[in-house]
Amino acid sequence: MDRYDPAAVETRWQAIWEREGVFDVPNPGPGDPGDDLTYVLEMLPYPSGELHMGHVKNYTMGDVVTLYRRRNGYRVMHPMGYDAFGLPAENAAIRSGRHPAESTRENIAAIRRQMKRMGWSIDWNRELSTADPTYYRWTQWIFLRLYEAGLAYRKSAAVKWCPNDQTVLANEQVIDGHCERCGAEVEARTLEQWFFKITAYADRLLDDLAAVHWPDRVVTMQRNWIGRSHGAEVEFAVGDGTSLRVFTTRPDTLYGATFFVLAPEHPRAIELAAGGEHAQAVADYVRHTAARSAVERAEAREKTGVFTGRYVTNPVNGEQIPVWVADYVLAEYGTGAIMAVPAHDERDFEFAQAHGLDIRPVVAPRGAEPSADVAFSAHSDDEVLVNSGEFTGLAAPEGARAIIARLEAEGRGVGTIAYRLRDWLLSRQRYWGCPIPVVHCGACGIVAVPDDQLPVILPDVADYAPRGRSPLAAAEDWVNTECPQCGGPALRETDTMDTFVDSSWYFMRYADPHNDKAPFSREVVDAWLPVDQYIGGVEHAILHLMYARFFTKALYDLGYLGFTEPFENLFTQGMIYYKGAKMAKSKGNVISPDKMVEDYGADTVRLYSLFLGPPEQDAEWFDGGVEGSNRFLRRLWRAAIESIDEMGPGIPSSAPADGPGAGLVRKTHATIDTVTRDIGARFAFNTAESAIHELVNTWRATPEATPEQRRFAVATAVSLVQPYAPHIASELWERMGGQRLWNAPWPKADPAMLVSDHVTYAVQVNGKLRGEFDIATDAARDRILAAARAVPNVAKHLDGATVVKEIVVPGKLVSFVTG
RNA sequence: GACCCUGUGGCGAAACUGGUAGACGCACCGGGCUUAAACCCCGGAGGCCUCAUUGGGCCGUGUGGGUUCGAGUCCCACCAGGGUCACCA
Repeated sequence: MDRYDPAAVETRWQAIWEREGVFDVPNPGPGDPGDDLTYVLEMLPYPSGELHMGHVKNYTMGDVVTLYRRRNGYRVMHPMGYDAFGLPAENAAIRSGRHPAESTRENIAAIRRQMKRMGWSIDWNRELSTADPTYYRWTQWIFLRLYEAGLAYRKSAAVKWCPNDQTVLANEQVIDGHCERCGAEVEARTLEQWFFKITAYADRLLDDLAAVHWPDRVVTMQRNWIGRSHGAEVEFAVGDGTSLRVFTTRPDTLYGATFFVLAPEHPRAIELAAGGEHAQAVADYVRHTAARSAVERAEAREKTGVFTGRYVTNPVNGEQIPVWVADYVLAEYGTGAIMAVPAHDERDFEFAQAHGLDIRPVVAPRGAEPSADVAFSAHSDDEVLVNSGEFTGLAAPEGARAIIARLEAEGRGVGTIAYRLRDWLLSRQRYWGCPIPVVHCGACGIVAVPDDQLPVILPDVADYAPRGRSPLAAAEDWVNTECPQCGGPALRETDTMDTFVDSSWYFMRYADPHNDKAPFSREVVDAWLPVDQYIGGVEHAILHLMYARFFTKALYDLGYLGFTEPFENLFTQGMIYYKGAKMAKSKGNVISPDKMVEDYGADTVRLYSLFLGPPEQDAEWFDGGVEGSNRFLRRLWRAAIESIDEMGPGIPSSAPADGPGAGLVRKTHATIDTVTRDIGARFAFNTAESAIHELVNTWRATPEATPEQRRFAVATAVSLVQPYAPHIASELWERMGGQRLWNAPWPKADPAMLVSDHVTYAVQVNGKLRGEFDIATDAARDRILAAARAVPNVAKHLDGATVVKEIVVPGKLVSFVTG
């Protein structure tokens, strides 16, 4: 008997898989109904370094699902690529002093080598890199289609600016108002920027969440991010013929509006106060707030603000209320102005108290006195309007509807919906990204680069460090071009696209990765997509997943796709912690999979990465634990070799359940059942693995079983472990006389073997466990009760007492309650 | 501040719809194999108490209540750790 040598086994099978093209899954040809197609996808890695254990867990999970589905008769697309543009790669390059193109190329090579060494069943024919011109050509092409459709536009906007790094930052690079890299406080700057009009899809992005099978918390995060609020826009007359509009979700409280507040950035804030005695105070306040960061503003203990000296008219009661400017009102939400109802809004209440403004309750619990001592914000059918003119007495929701109706009738307001979602700022003044394919022509303005001139190649520049403007601006030969429309001199756009643009459609490109006429053919993409199972980190719960959904819907509307949601099922896996911290390069606590693979083999590392705990939960990596998975594989190896010595080749699909080995045979069927449900339905990879351990333990404890029974058990264990540990499983399967385990059908449990003719009942007396007994599975209730009473310790506890209740849970327990 | 997740042996965890808490694994202890060690094999184990023994009793899933014959699981309140959003009118 030879020893288990993971390196030899894994090298051998990886060569066979590659030679036989085992992982290649071609697209369906004409006339192929494609009923058996399924698409399993893990989020693609940033090639900013090598793979870490988080990747190992993520991709192993996807591989288990892939291999499992293949053996259940599906053709599974399981591709891989690299999210190669963007800040992670660029920052890595800057750190190492290498050109991003060069360091990215090397990182990709290293990652590819690691992935192959892990034995993941990836269809390498579909491999892509988002930084490759053959890919980003189509990113640019899609950008132009969105531009033509009015879904990409340019406007002046406030962006996050790091004064130290001299660059704009992506929102996700701003942590608590500070630059993620250097820690400097982020400033707001106004720059001409490119946006995608994702807000046009707010309703669909929200409503279609009902149709996907995603974790609740991800759905909730997306809902909150979109932030749809129903309410009304209400007009308040200024008195000079103009008016100011507010958005409110509480039109029922309109009679309680005792003042009015403009955000400092509101276009009319300064103008309204101008000429009056408060003009200087307002101007000072506006200037002061502009200098404060959003964080400072939000963290201020007391709400600040100044009176403008002006009044507006409440449209329902004609009352004149003072107009204030205060920074607790956000310019970017709603209309940048609010009607303040201190009696029913916490923030307005605080402001009113700080500045001595009136607090007038107009909603109260039915039958209760209204109170002006707290902000009372409930507004269900249990609350009624008070002090509200003709609306007094109406339930709050009804009152809101009635007030909107009157405002609409009088043309002073309209029922409306507000969103928290903002348009997606996609331009970056950074080097390592996909160039935005437009030129700026003095005569024609912004002109799209024609499709036949794509891709606009990212020029090779020597100095790609951020300087406050795009490093591309320095590539003068590249920047100076001619206008495709008039032929005159023009300048190329020097901003690049946010990395999230690249990753918003990569899952479509996999279906048709070599197409050089289009990003993909609709026929092929419709055959494979939507992705049946998407797997990745919960950190992408909002941005990537929202953007990808937006792209899918936009491309659907433009006729390029036949589906509206990209990811049917989503699984978000937890992070891996090590020594109490997130395993991350920046924390210096990364465990290299390479070292683990070298010491134990890929199969062990795969197995252990999923044994760590429930896959959706964060898990602590424990060095010693990997020994256990390795030990298990060595035991499995020995068991198979021993079984081969016992009976030679042969792979039975069941064995007679008789003699001393009957329990082993039943256990084997039960294990098939458990593992099938745990992998197939529950994603409980850790417990499936435990079940296989149990089977092998039972095998070891049952030497008296027949060789055939023992072979059935061992062969089944090998077969079931294949999605986790495909190399050793393929090897042992072959040695036992099987062929090509990855093509072998997934084992089926015999339902008859899952029920035994005897069961063990537990007996409780007054809720306490007092004994147990064995009885025939089909025993009648009175026989079960009699047997339960006959258990000596049960009899002792029932002695002298009156049983007032008898409960029988079939197959489980008997419970007696005494009087 | 709001919302979400998590809390079970020394450790990672299991218990799927309320039904024998601690499967599986790590570490540990005892024994075997070995000149020795590694590997491997067999056995043990939540805590406390009790019986000569088979055995039996009490306590035990963050804390306090509740519902139930029965609660790790359901309900209420709270505590701790982590995450997300954070003045969204």
